[in-house]
Amino acid sequence: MSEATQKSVAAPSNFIKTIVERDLAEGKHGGAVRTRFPPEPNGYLHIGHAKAICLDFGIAADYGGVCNLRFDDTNPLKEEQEYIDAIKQDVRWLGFDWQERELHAADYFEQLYEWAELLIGKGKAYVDDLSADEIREHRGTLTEPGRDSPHRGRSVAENLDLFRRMRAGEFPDGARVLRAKIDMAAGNLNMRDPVMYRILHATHPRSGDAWCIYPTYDFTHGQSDSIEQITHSLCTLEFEDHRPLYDWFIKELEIFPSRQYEFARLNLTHTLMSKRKLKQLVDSGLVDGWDDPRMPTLSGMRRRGYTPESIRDFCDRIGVAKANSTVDVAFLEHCLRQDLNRRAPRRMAVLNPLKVVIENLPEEHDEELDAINNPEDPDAGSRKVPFSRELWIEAEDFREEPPRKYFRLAPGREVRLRYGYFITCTEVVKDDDGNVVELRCSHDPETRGGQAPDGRKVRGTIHWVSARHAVDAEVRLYDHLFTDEQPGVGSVINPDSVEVLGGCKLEPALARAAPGEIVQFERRGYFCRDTKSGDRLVFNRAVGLRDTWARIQKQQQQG
RNA sequence: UGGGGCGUCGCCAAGUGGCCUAAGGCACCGGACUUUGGAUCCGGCAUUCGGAGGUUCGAAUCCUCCCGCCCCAGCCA
Repeated sequence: MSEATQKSVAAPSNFIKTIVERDLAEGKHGGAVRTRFPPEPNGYLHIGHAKAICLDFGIAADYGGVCNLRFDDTNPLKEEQEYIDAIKQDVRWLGFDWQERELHAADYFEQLYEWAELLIGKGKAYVDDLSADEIREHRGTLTEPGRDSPHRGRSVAENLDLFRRMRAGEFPDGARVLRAKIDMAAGNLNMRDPVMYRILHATHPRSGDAWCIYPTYDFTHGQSDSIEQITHSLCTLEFEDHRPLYDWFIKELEIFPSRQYEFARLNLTHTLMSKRKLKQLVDSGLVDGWDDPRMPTLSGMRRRGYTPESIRDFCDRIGVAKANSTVDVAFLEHCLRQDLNRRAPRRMAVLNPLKVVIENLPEEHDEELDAINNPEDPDAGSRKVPFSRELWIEAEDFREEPPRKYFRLAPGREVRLRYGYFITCTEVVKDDDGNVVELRCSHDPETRGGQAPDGRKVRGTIHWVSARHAVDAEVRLYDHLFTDEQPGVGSVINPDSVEVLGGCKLEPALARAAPGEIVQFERRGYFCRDTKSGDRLVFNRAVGLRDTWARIQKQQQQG
């Protein structure tokens, strides 16, 4: 953690920090700062959650406090153990430690139940027999007040009896609910006698069959915060309307006064960020599971090649505010490149191979050239790369008729092979259809390593792989899952969101890359050995390198 | 004629009455350097803070009105 904090650009101030600092200055809670990250285990965590995680754990760390991991597991219909396990793995991977404090709202069910009886005893809660539809009708609308339920006036004794029988399992699902008695005319709909408990004869991933009534979010979250003595309960903007209710329960119950503060959730261009919609993508088979490298889930990003450091840095740098906003996904990619540029070993890989034969070299020629592993990191050292008479180069690094400003190979042109020799294209071999299938070249033996003794310069340096030594691999090039900048209901998946290339030629060292290992393919981008392809050599592109040539081409086309 | 929020450069976002003729980052545009057209470096990029009034010696920051956008009518969270 401290390691990551040092690497990050200093995080800017934000209104949450201002509040915490003010509270600290006032000596509130004896200077304690306790936060919590409260996921519902009904899906996988995504980059939006990462923002919340970094904030929750970050605030605690910054002010000498602690942050709990608390599962907000009050709805057995949607929650699963698989999600609990995945969430823990993802938070840990991101680099945060909740120590022994893995907590579950479900563990508070007994306490919550007692508090419900307490409110009934105070005449502040009642059992309602209305159906869900009837309750909705009685709730009124945004502009009209609601109407009291006919059961609102039940006696404390009757409410207690009914509520106990609800718990005892005497009634079927949906038959009755427990409601808070607040104000059916409140402008804030959340205060119009919100439901506290519903009957659900369902097995809960944690409490099993111990309960057939389950508390709602509103009757759980604030009290859970209070039980854990959370000082600053941070959540997203849509819960702002719930704060009066959050405060109401705490006040009526006379328990630890946790306070809730709301910030804007993260939105990213070209990205869908609702767990519900992501689940639809998974369930419909449109993507290859929650960890499809195109998914904004932490598991998907991990498989794609994102590092926890880059995600944390991103979260620190986007800031925290109350204004709805959409961050350019290019910024996320920038954070990844910045991190990987510093640490990813460089390797050579030819994705679209074109054969090159160096005619002034004998058939059996075999030598090893020194290649630097990472010019940004002297400690990374160097490696040997085999060189021989027949090579693979990138097809796009040759143009029979080079356009202006094209510095790569063309008939009669000389370029440098990275860490190798200068070569000049002497002949272009084509098939019957006129396609270029091979290049005949000559090399200058004096330029071994890439320097010409006579001081002559070449503009282009291209990567290559010795044909005889190359290892074959599949490479998957990923792009945004959605072409729409703001994907919505009608958006279809980007047909080019993944391009699978077979027969790619890699330098031999890459055969030993471990699953999950991230390297830079020189001039192409950062690639991660796939973790779900077994022994097959498959690399996923995490992000490409900045491509100035592509920009020049674009300008030339436009201008 | 419901309630709750938000509006500072194309995108994030500091800023809480004078040091603001408004930080920083992304993107973009130059240019230097370069054995990755990568990286790095240098330079450019809001006389203006949704709008209009007002208070003040002085306002992005205070007041008033207006405009725009977001959230809320689950026994989801």
